[in-house]
Amino acid sequence: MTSTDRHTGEDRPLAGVRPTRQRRAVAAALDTFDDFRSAQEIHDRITAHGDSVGLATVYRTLGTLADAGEVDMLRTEDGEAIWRRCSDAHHHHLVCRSCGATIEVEGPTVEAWTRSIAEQHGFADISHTLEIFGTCTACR
Amino acid sequence: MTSTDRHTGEDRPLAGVRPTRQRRAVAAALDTFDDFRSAQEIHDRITAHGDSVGLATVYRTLGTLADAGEVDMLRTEDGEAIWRRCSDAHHHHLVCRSCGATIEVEGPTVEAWTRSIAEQHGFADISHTLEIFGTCTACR
DNA sequence: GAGGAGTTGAGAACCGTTGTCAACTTCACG
DNA sequence: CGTGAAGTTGACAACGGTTCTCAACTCCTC
Ligand SMILES: [Zn+2]
Ligand SMILES: [Zn+2]
Ligand SMILES: [Zn+2]
Ligand SMILES: [Zn+2]
Repeated sequence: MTSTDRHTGEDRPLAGVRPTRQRRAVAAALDTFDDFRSAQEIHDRITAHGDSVGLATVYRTLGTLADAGEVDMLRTEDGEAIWRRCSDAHHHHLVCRSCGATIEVEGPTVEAWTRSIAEQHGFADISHTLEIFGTCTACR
Repeated sequence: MTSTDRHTGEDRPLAGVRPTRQRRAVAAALDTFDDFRSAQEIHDRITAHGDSVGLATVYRTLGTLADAGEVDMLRTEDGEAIWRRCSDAHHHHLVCRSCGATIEVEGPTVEAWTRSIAEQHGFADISHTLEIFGTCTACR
């Protein structure tokens, strides 16, 4: 109610669904992070900002955005889903284990290698996951 | 009780812990799979074989074996842990989405690429995850 | 055999996630 | 502007994989 417009800035397409107050709040919260966060953390930030959105709606919206390719979702070692607004192109992540800082990386080499390995074994409809974890300079 | 010895075949080290009946049963069940399976599935196989082991013990044993590097654990898209007895050397997996058939793959190329990307960004203590999913010839 | 350390299992607890469904929005259309 | 149908929401319950608890049990050493 209070500051609806400020949330989105531009009118982001919001994955082609109705741009409701709740969905804008989720999108806005995502913009305030530059690393991967859990649904709970995103929900917390929305609340801290003074908005009220149900946790279930946060999950629903994140799912929609992920399906639309507007956010990336990956799993922590213990299986929890974490999300991050990402660039459109196919890429992977270099993630700091300590502070969560995330760098998008891409590598034609790996993509080619992956494809060739799969072909060699007669696999079709290939997809792959690749994440690199480490400790960033700031956390050393 | 019934067929304790038959389970292990050779005397596998069992990650340096006491080779109890339960732990042998888990190890034996793992040997009967050549693809990644959930703790529940492994527990089911133990039961089907006529042994009785608590589910919590299956989890505990899998955790121990994973720590010792005797099994690999990875997460399905929906966050469930799945396990598989794997070779010692560092490797990755080519997994059939449909039947679960798994092939271990390794690639010096990727390892080098990963290392160089991390170095470029000043990250230390690097680790990485890389899995390839597709449809195998049999499932086409 | 006694004793202490390690292990087990039934069930409860945990916790991230999804389902339920009545109330509420949104939006195309008249 | 209505108005109605379709889409969306949120409180809360339910779910399912995983871990915890703790008394009973097993193993090993002396
Ligand atoms: Zn990304
Ligand atoms: Zn890639
Ligand atoms: Zn297959
Ligand atoms: Zn590797």
